[in-house]
Amino acid sequence: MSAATPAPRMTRQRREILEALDTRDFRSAQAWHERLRSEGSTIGLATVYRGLQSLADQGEVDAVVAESGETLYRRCEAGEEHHHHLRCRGCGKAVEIDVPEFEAFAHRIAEQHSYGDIQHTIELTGICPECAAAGKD
Amino acid sequence: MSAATPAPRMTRQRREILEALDTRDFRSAQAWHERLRSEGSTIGLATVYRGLQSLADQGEVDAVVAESGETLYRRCEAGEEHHHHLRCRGCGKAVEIDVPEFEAFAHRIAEQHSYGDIQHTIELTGICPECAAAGKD
DNA sequence: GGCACAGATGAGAATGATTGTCGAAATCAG
DNA sequence: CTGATTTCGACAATCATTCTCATCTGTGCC
Repeated sequence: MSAATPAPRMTRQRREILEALDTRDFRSAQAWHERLRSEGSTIGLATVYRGLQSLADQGEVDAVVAESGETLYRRCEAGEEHHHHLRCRGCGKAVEIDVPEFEAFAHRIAEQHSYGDIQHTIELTGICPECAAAGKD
Repeated sequence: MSAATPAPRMTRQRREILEALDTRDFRSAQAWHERLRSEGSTIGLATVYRGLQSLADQGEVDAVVAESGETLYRRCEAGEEHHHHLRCRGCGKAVEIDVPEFEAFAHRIAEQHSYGDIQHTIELTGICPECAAAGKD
């Protein structure tokens, strides 16, 4: 019974959002909205929010919640490898890291506790060589 | 030359917050406030927010941002073995998990990049059996 | 192509969490 | 105890996000 997802209409606005999502950055809905506006679109903020959410539901974009509480969106490269960052607490510089073992580990733990729909976040921070040299600790 | 952190005063309110934080649950500032009020305290909401934040800064409590954007707090057991949680996105129930391999992994990565004073956070979330049964997904 | 209608849009109001303000009350040093 | 500061509590303000509602527009149908 019941339709899975009513498939949203392809409107001008929805197309614009998809086009704007070409950079690989995580940005807030407001930031994407600003970008669209600065490129001449007349799209409304609420529409950007609605669009990003429905795209996230469809798995077209990834959404993460920042520490500030804002939700950041980024186009989801299908088949892209999941990775994390090692960020410097002094200067903010981030290095990408892979944690391949962890992906499997997360699912194993989840199964042990019968939890479903697992998601994980790994935050690795430290002091980079430059900041350490500058005494920033 | 300047004190590092002005060490907050131990007021009745601050003590009440610490006392309320006896359960190991992750709860929102508002939820802790409600609990304090229901136990007879006259503490204000802003005070609870300020108290929890300063406790988080001191490392006395852990703070995580839920998907809704709310910040959840839980007392951090001092001297407790470092561990992480598998938290339910439906009801907030958390299960402690060990990720022994990860501790070593974090240090290995840090060394590769010459980063020092490493800290890490692992957030594992899913839907617990009860919530899954209740259709909360 | 033209028509009807459900779904989408945009402007602005509403919501909800969190933070700022400020006079009053409480803490800590002396 | 007394005074200098910090913290409190009530409430206003802020910020991201969601809702409302009148209007517009894909889409299926003729």
